Amino acid sequence: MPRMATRTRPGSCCGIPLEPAPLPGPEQERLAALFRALADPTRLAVFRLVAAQREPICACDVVDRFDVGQPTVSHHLRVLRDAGLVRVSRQGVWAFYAPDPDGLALLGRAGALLAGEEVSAVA
Amino acid sequence: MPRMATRTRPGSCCGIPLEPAPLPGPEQERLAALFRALADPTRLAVFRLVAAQREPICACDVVDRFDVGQPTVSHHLRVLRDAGLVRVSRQGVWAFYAPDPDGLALLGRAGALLAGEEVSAVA
DNA sequence: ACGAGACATTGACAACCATCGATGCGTTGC
DNA sequence: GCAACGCATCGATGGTTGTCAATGTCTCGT
Repeated sequence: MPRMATRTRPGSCCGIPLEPAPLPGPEQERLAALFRALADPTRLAVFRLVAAQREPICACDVVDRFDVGQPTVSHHLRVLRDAGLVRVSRQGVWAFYAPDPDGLALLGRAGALLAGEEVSAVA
Repeated sequence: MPRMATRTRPGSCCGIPLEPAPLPGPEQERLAALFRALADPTRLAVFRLVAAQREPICACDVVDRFDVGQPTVSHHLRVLRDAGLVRVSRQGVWAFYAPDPDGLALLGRAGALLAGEEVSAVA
């Protein structure tokens, strides 16, 4: 069986840890996926380039601005797309990428979500 | 030599991509490291637990609340510490972790940093 | 229809990483 | 001092991932 802490706990009147706000359902994994998508420096730069545009940017213009190959950029764009951070629209042979409003909103709330949110004390 | 796009570009009057706000120096890697620290679901949960406390939380209390082993929790706490998200203070045998205000501030700004920031057009 | 170009997909490979068991290092109580 | 405990570190391992070269698919101009 699991052992409990046997040593007398450090002095503190209310040493009972608080519970973080329980993230509804798969929200936790969703958030982690969002962060994972931005965890790579190259991909973060790609996203920043896409997010900086006033209108959708052509994939070829993204490829031109990075040292990695075209398949790699395509892969990064796909990861960003799966994470809900960018959206793609086709025009003929070209693929145009734009930031996804939902992803941006979630990203904006992420800071507040993680900053300070305690709910209830727990045994 | 590198080939240029030869096909006539899609119709757009101002099809010149904008540049994202150039992140000062190693800021880009710093941000990526921040996101990488939160990219793992378990570690994200650990951080949320620490961030939810009003006072520093004992490492043993963190270990108690997760299914992974104590070395793994210790590892996660170290990663969060290296990312500047939590701070540690010792009291005897115990280690108390608290959210790092700087990390929280950077995390809060991250959303705005990535949302919409264009600066100048570029050839 | 044919070829060329834009983009996605596949397979392979090296680097990274989350996790565990074992061990080490301080500290505390006896 | 000594044994027990809290926590960190080490070594190993299986899974994940960023990157590339090669190839596939679709579209457009001629």
